[in-house]
Amino acid sequence: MMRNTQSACNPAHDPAELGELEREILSIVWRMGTVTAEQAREELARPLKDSTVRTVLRRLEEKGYLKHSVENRAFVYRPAESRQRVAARAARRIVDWFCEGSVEALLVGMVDQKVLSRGELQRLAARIAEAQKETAPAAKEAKQ
Amino acid sequence: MMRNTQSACNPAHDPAELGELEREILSIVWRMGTVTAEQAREELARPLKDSTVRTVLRRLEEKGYLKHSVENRAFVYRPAESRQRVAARAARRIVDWFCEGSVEALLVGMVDQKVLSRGELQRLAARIAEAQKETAPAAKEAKQ
DNA sequence: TCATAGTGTTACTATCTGTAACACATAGAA
DNA sequence: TTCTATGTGTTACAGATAGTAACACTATGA
Repeated sequence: MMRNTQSACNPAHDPAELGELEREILSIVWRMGTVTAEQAREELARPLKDSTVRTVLRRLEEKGYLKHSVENRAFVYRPAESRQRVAARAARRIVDWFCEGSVEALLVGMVDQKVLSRGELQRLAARIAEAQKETAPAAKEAKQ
Repeated sequence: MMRNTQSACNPAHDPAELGELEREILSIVWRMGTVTAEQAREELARPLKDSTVRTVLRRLEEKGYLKHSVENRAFVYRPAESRQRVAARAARRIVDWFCEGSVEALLVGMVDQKVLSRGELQRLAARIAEAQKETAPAAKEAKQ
């Protein structure tokens, strides 16, 4: 009954479809930059079996969040995408699903729900706009 | 194995945990304001059995997204929460999960990923800040 | 040559979601 | 009053995830 439209082959993987442990481990990878299964296991609060952690890492890679290289026999995982990229995609989905595509509606809702204050929003917007001049003076697209 | 920390009794239900059909139907309720199972069924693109729609409506109510009243024998469902409220909570979760709690990181990501442009963000921020003067101090001009 | 550390494979279970059948109740028609 | 339509309550089942892990296999360094 296909829970998500983006089936296995679809590269537009969906961060909301991550389980708690998966998110936890993904966060660890983002935080550490690179990790082996063993290192990730040590970072976890709960004591989990090595194979459990490896399974989750593998699944995260299958889902496109991680990639790995082999460093003297051991798998070293690292993010395939930045957390911000993933977050932005998740936000986009929310906008589409719950805000009829209006980003403004989301921002308004966030202000109303005090996820951020009006002033804060303005300051951030100003700062982000400012960043443009630094990264892309005359240009338009800076990074990917 | 508890997929979400917020188990059944927790009122902080999680919008990401909705299935596609559930989201679809929830959207219908938000759009229509109030619906009976039959009306919702008619709104759907796919032809689904009455009992299917009723099941989903009931589940949405169990999850806290809807509530219902009985209007001459028939259940009339309506939103228990505004879409913006739900969207804001979903956004908050994203910030917590993928942005280490930094709303700024989310906004930056959204700009980078072109979910919205820098200029747009600034305009929206300005407009939202503006709205404050209307609602809080002495209300004045109107503009939806 | 072994033990150790790591990988590959397979599996089981609970839960969620889509989907629906079937039984029961009741208001209004006949 | 009895029948019928409409709506509800209950139950169920199957596919997909996600959490959790055991076990078998391999290669490397002591």
